[in-house]
Order: sequence, then C-alpha cells, then structure tokens
Amino acid sequence: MARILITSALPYINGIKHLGNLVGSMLPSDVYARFQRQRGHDVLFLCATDEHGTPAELAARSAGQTVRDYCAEQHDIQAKAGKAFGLSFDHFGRSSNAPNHQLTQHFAKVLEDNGLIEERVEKQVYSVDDQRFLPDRYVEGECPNCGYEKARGDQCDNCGRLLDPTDLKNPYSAISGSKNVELRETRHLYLLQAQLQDEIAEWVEAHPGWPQLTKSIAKKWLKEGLRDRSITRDLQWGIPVAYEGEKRAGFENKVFYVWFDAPIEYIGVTQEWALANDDVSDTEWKRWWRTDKGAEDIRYVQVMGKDNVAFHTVSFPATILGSREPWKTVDTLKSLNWLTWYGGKFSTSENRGIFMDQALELLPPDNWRWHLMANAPESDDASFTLEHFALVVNKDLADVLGNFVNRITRFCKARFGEEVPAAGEYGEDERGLIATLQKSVSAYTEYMEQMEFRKAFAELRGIWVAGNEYLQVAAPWTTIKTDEAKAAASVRCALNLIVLFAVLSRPVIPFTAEKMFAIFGLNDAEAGWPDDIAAALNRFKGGEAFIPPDVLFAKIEDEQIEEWRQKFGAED
RNA sequence: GGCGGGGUAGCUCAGUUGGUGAGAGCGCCGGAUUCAUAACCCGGAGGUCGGCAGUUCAAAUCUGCCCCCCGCUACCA
Repeated sequence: MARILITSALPYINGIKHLGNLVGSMLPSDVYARFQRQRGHDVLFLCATDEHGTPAELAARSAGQTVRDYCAEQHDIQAKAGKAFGLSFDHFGRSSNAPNHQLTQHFAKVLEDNGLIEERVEKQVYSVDDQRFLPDRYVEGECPNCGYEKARGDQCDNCGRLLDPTDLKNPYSAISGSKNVELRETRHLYLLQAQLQDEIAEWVEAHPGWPQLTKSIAKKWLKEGLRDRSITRDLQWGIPVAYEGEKRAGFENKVFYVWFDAPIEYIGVTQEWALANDDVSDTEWKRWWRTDKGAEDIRYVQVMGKDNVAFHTVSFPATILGSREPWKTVDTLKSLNWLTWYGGKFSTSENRGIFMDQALELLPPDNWRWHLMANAPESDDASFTLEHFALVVNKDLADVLGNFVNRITRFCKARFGEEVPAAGEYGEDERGLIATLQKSVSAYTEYMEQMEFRKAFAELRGIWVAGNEYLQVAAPWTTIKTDEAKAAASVRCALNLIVLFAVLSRPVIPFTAEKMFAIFGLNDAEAGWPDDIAAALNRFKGGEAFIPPDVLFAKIEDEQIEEWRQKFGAED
C-alpha cells in the first residue's frame, strides 16, 4: 500500500467556478484520488480556496461586504458546490486560515536567514482616491503605440504591445476611474530566485516523467533565466509581513503576495485537515510533508491548469528548496489545458458558460463528471458545447450503460424473479467475455495510473459496450425457450457485470455507482479494484435478491438543449 | 513581438525511434434483433493528415518557409 498525497490547484475565491475550472484541476484530481483509494492506497486528497489578492478585495467591495465576510461566504458556497459534485476532498481548507499564516511567515523567515530575501525600493502607481497601489493591469490609459484608450498597464489589448504602467498616457485607475494617480516609492521583499536557478533546473531535470506541456513550460522559464521576484504587495487583505506577530518595519501596510502564500497552503491545508481530525500534535501532517518525519515514501501528485504550471514547477519549488528544510516536493504533475465554451472563453461578466451551481440545477453531477472527464482537455484546449454534451450523455450513459442495467434487470425480474438465478454453468460466451474484459480492464487501469483520462474513459466505455455485446450473443431471451439453465447462467453473468461496472465506473460516476451497488443491497464503500475478472463475475452464485432500479440516466431532449442555449449564452 | 501548444473523416479526438491498404467514438446510410430508455448488436460510406517546398527507396510523422486557432510572457490569479 502506497501513500499518495494529491492536491488540486486551489480555486480562487472570487465566485463559484465554472465547468472549465472544474475540469482543469478539481475534477481530475478527484477521479484520481477515488481511483487510488479503491486500489487500496492510503490517499490524502486536499484542496482549499485561494483567498488573498487584489481581485478578492475588489469583488468584496462590489458585493458590499468586508473582504473577510465575502471570503467566508464564498468559501462556503464553493465547499457546498464541490461536495454536491462529489469532490472527495479529505479536507477543503482556506488559504486565509491560521496554519497558512504561520507557514508563510516561517518560509519567509528561513528564506531570509538563508540570504534569499532582500528589501528593494521601487516605484509603483498609486491611486490617491482609491487609497491604494494599483497592480499593473488595474492601471489603464492611452496606448503610446496605437492610441487605444483602454490599454492596460501591462499590455495593450488592441495592438498587443507589452507596456509598463508609466508608458500610458492619461493613466487612470481601472477600479474607480479616478485620474488622480501618481508614482510613489514603495518597499518590497524580493525572493532571490536567480540564485536558485541551477538548483531548480536540476530538480526539474530529475522529473523526466512530467507531461510534455509541464516540462516545456518549466524549461522555458529556466531557459530565460529566473528573475528575482517581489513577494509582497501593498494590500490590506492577506498575510501580514510579521514574523511571530512582530510587524516588519516599513511593511506595516503590506502583505505577502498571493502567489507566495497560495502554494504554501498545500501544506497549510494538511495542517487544517489534521486539526479537523483532532490531531494537534503536528506529527500527523508532517508525516505527509517532512521527509525527516515520515514523508520520505510519499508520492505527491499535483493537478492544475496550464496557467498554473510555472508557479508549481519554478516559483513554489524556489520557496521549498530555498528553505533548506526537508520538505516533500511534487513527484507527478498533471497539467490540463482549457475547456472552452463553444470555442470561446467562459465568462462570468458576459454570462457565457455554465457554472458549477447552475450545472447541478440542470442535471445530476455524474452527467457532467462523465462528459468532462471523457473529453478532458488533455492535449489541447477542448470545446464544450451543449449539443456535444447531450450527445455524449445520451449515448454513453443512457444508451450504453443505463440501458444495459435496465434491460437485464427487467428481463431477470420478468422471467426469473427478483433474485439472481442459480442454474446453469458458464460456457464459451462467458469465457470469451472474461478474456476480453481481462485485457480491457488492465488497459483501463494502466491509463488511470498514468492519468490519461480520455483514453481511460474510452476504455471504460468499451467495457460497458462489451456487456451489451455479450448479452447480444448470449441472448437469454432466446435460449430460455430451449435451455432455461443456459439462460439463467447468462443472466447471472450479466447481473454480476453490473457490480463489476459499478466498481470500475465509481471513480468517475460515483453517484451512479452507488445506485448500481444498491440494486443488490451492497455498500459502495466496499468497492475495491478487480484483478481477477473471472472471480468478479462469480461474485453472485445465485439466490441473491435485487431490486430493479429506475432508469439510471434520463435522456436529454432537444428542447432542453435549446432552452439552455438561450439561458447560458451559447453561440455557434 | 518572444516562447509554448495545436491545426488528421460532418463533429470531438487517437496516432513520432519515418514503413503492412490512415484509426476510434458520435453523426449518417443499410442490415439484424425485440430483453431494454425508438435502446442494443453487425456492416458500410466518408479524409489531397492546414499550405508550399525539401530530405528519403519510403513522410500525418523529419527540415525550412507560410497561414490559422489557443495559452503564457514573471504586479490577474
């Protein structure tokens, strides 16, 4: 039994996440965590809301709330939505909680002790009316290159020119529109990443198994050369620059930059998890993170969208390695591309796309889980359309899987009654089926191990199809006329298949798997993972009672699709 | 602009140490079947593998140039 630590990239706090965010990290990590738990491994699966930074402050302001209340409320909303989607986090924490505060202070301290942090003074745009320094993209003005009037301080959206906020003509605050802005000096802490260049490059090289996308992004940053990075910001909401409660002189109104503290929350949430389980000793969480305290054999898996890769392959490792302390670093890093909404971006402000809460108002979680994972954006950005979604759900879930369960349970009830028939022996058809499944289950398992989700679920779908093929050939509705024992054996085999399908499908469609187990009065928590298909198909010997279920998946009708298209801003 | 990813059947996508007639699912057409959610099962049609040029006995695969889409570009996260 291996010990596997799995973390999903942390969803940002400013509102409920859309389907693209879901499939970008939280859902694939959940599927993998569920799979590894069923495999019998000791899994710790963690996630948290990422709560600091300018967008949180602004979102709170526009909601008319204090940022503290806003975050608390939004955390609750995201936690509920995640639970409703079946995300099986062992703990869903908050980057604003105490453990992360302590850890972030700790890392800043040891990095400074190691000579990797220094103070630097720089000039930055300050908005007098907003009483705050403005991050580059919150300064707007006229582009010096093309004259576009709403160019952002980091880049002009019109001509694409990269800018410095001081380049802008007639700059104004994007927050309030105020033109009362000026350059002010401000003091920040810099993490001297350049000194860690070789060390991080070596660490990256030591992980040849990372996906192509992950490696190329990491190597690109290293090739360009790591730059020292400012790790503090002029904000109120965040982790104060104050070691052990002692505020640092000149940093009274500053906090650590959200990208400095957010990855540290992976460790913080592990402490939160331990505390939630009444372990205050510090020993339990360290078993997952400190290689000198029992974490030397941990396999650590991170899952994230491609925008997060640089921070996980370069920035966070700089923090960890620079501490000179024996922290566990990531072993396997799965990165995904974007899911697009009809080829364009999901957008809250323009009401384009479906968000997690809305999705569940339309259909149960497994419909979404299946489609998103079977079509996960692994090799490239993938397009989500309602039409494709309906097609996939109707075909894979309703016609192939749902119908299989329905047809055999109904047939059995009609001809043999509501218990597994005991007569007859397995013959050629069953041996053929077992041989087929032995291969495809093995392939499916391997794809899941590799986190090749599209391939895995194409294989799983093939396994469901094999059930229908088997029934077609065995045709108990025909054989029962001449050989009732043979028909009984076929039905018994098919009923056993339902349980096998439930076990194999559980990582991706857990709610449906539970229903399938319930047909036979089984508890899905007992699900393991089948190595021996013949044994799995001999689980029921005959005589076991069952209750034919309602239809597992209703079909999506064209009228529904049209209605949703209108509601969610679908285009062509 | 720079860097990275991608452009393969109507749709969504597999497919690189270059080599048996280019694949899957869906959709479409046909057949078979009737246990089942007009479901399942079998078969078929359908592609100048973004464009041009080159290397090679042989290119979806390697090289060069070009076109298009997406992402990142360190103070959005």
